[in-house]
Amino acid sequence: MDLISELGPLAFGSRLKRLSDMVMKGGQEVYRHYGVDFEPKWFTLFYFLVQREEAGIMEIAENLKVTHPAIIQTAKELEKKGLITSKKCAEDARKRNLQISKKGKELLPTLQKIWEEIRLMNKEIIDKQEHNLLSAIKEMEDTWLEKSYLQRFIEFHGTTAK
Amino acid sequence: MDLISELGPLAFGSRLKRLSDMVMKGGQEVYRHYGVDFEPKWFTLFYFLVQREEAGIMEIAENLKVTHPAIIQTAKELEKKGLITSKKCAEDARKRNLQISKKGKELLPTLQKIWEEIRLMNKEIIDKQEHNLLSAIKEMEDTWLEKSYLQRFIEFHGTTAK
DNA sequence: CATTTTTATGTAATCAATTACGTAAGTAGT
DNA sequence: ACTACTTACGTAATTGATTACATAAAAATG
Repeated sequence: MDLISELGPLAFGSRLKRLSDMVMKGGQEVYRHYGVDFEPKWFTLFYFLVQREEAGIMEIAENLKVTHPAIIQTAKELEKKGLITSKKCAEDARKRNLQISKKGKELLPTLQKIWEEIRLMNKEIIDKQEHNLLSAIKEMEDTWLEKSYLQRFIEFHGTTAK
Repeated sequence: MDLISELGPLAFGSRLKRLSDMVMKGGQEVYRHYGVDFEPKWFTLFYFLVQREEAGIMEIAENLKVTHPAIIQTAKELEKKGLITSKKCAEDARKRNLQISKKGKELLPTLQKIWEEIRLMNKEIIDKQEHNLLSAIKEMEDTWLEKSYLQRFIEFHGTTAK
């Protein structure tokens, strides 16, 4: 048990980040292993567009639970790679809709094969864990969203015993 | 169940990051609530120095499981705030040892009171969860560190059925 | 003791997200 | 139709970490 583990929730920020980086790097290696020019960080956006055919920036951001500048940045990379395209929305001139490009659709079967393999392996890893990380994250997120930390804190410790 | 949750491990990177940001922000609010000039991101380093009295950059980095530039950066902030000091190590001229300053020691009792309250509340939150996030993280880290993802991937899927 | 290797630190550039801010287009109330 | 508000998007700056690289000191090797 290292220091951070002992401290528990006081300090898991960097731990979470580090773990996420490791996961990303693992994914990156797999794409490279198959000689496919694709990045793990593109996955959620690309996959979302595969399902949804066409969607605006804000809608995507909300669904993927990131901010809209994050989507814009990732979309820029994917457009540069020619994997997605974008066009002004006809009905609402404020909106710019993203969609998978022809090239993106051509790459899709290859990606899907890789994703399925990754999915299978990750499932195996997750199922072996005694504690399910995904469920734990979901639960913690819900707890946090439900009520602000400070609010909870004040209630928990009664009136501020300054 | 949103998209990312369905995708499971393929995409929890940004989720983890976001959660960690929420936790940090919560901590920040608590310090502010008590009118204390202290940041959650300083905690691990500061706390480590409280326990260890004096330590070099690398030693701290290894214990806190972050890279040494991260320690240097945080140490710079803490030195600027006057909460820690540093001095060249007499025995080993390569090393620069960090330690809590007088001002840091004066602030300590206040911080400890706050930490204890945070710890209690976090324990309550964690204990209420069905899935223990900390244990899950630990377990996942161990799995990842044990063997590289690509290595595991290749073994899992047999010889590359390119 | 000279040479090579390793260790400790520091700096710069990068990364992937964020927040803050600005603009343009739609929507509602009057 | 005018004004105020809200929504969608874009850009810039910031954050908190990383990797890559450089230097100096210590340790190991011959």
